[in-house]
Amino acid sequence: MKIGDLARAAQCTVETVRYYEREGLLPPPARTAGNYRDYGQEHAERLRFIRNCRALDMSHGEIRSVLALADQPSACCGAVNDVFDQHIAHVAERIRELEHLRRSLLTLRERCRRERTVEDCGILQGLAEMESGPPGRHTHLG
Amino acid sequence: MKIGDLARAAQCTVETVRYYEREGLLPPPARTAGNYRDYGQEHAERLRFIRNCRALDMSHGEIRSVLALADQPSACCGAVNDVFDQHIAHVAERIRELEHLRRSLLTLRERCRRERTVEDCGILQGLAEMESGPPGRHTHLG
DNA sequence: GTTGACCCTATAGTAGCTTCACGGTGTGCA
DNA sequence: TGCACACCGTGAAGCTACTATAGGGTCAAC
Repeated sequence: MKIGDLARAAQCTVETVRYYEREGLLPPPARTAGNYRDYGQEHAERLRFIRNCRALDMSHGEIRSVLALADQPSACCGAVNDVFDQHIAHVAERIRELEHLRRSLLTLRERCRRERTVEDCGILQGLAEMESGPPGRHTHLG
Repeated sequence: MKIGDLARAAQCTVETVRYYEREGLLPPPARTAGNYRDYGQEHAERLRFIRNCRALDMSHGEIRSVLALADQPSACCGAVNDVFDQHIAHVAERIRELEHLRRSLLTLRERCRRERTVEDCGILQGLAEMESGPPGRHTHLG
């Protein structure tokens, strides 16, 4: 299977596949005589697994942890559960942050219901007056 | 006012201030004989404005639009309202995405309530079986 | 004159890709 | 045989909004 076939199967781009190889998420495949990457079914499954993790917004670090564990069939899966619980907590926290943000934005938006001049715009006045403390840094979810 | 004073006033770092200057968000100030940046009150106000926008997770592009408009006092503020409405829509959409994500994660988490072996872990099985379509790309909100 | 706090520029790193430049490979058709 | 064209290869740069590091200069106090 060539890289284009693999990418199509996993609904991602060829560049992403090569990137995952560089990152060590996907093992380097055999090469053909013409130096083309030659993938098998196991690569397709692993890539699919990775893309599913990414669809859940897991970071490469989280995915690496999960993959490392998945490679030891008889190990205990507690660490997988831990990664998941932490990731769920990340998502929940980011939702809370964004809901707070949305309320702030709507409050500010209310200050200029119809068009006026820039001078009189309640939104711009609000942006000038606000007192936002030090930056609240958030998770890899943005 | 030296850069350190300005940064302290706006609760950000000196590096961030220099970065905003490079990005064209903050105009280059006068320089002292020793080549130190020399800021006035107008810089403090503009930086505060920028930091308030960032606290609302607006992108540099959005901030640039708003600043450009704020610099024309007698113009009509409709475009500011538009930037805000779009930004509020971004936030709302990201909240929806994350809530969907959280439900998926919780469903998957249910598949492995207690520790088992990796082979039998319902989460890992789920990650292998899922069918996530093409990547849903999201806003600058991450 | 020397310490220490502060400032300067330039460069690289972060996450997860995407895009680009430039060139090689393989297949189908005239 | 020659050519077009789709696909593959590498390496480097670009994206966002910073952060960090290296290597050096300025200034006030002691």
